[in-house]
Amino acid sequence: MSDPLHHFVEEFALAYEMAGIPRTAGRILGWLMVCDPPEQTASQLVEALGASKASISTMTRLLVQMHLIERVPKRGSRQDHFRIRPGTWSERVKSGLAGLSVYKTLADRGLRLLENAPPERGERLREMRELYAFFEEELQGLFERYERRKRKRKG
Amino acid sequence: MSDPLHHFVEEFALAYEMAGIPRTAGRILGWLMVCDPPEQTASQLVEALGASKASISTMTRLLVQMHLIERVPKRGSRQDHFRIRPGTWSERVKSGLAGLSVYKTLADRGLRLLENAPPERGERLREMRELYAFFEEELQGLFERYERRKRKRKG
DNA sequence: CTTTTTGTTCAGTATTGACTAAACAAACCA
DNA sequence: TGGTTTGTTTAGTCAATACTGAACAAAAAG
Repeated sequence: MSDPLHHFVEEFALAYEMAGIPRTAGRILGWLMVCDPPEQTASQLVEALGASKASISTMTRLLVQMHLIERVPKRGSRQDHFRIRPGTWSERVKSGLAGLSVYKTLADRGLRLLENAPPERGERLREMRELYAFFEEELQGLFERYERRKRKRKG
Repeated sequence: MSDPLHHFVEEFALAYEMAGIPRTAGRILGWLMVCDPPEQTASQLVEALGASKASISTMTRLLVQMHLIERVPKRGSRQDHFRIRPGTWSERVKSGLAGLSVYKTLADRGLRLLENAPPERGERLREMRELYAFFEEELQGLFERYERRKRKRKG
């Protein structure tokens, strides 16, 4: 496919593959970002992306579970329709950043193990903990600011 | 190994495996965060983690390339010594967040393809673009604030 | 120069996971 | 009821990769 749109979809998929999302799932995402109309049936995806029915079925389910896309009911048609979930990217960034707290917890757990060791031994973990704590807190505020700005633009 | 420290190392490795870092590499990281002394030879790592020489060699090289650990020269010993690279976690978060700009670029590229299409078709990409642009800008400031705070505490 | 220590590279294994085709199931239409 | 359309599940393939043991290379110590 030398179609520039499909080339874009491929780039899109590649970018999200680095984030641990399977190639085909990434292609679905990319396609749903630019297709017309924005809701697509499973067979349309099969056609547009040249993947197997099975793969589309599996990957759409995965993407729905990840809250990246959603099934949208369509009266008059018994086929499944999919579209990008509104606000998806915002939530994705949000939960991605929220995932930083895992590392804070991790550092905490390590520090508890070193309670009885000489303090300088915990230095490495303390620095790590401090970093993630800072961002956990600040990113909260950053998001609120973003949401507010967005609401202002729309309303 | 029921040693709580090794259990911690295992958790550490597991957490970083989710981020795409091989298990053994994650174990090295975890161990170097809590070990005493903080610099360890390759053979000490082999001993502590129960991995093969080959694996340790490969994974330390990987971690050095990723700037997560560093080789530290040790006079009087011809063995390699490794330690957590000071400021590693800060840089890791930083470059992780900087990676968000990839997605902004991606959205831009898609929008250019839709220049001649009806404007509403670019809506999905515009929202994505706006989001990542916002964070790219704001996170810059956030980091500066963190660095400043850190310097203040130390100095 | 030989031996020992240390680290890297290579070959082979095992595991994981993305993908497809084909069998299956379920819902609609004749 | 039988046939068609649509989606899921299963079985098996293919590729990638993390890991090990063994061969290899390099450097120091004897």
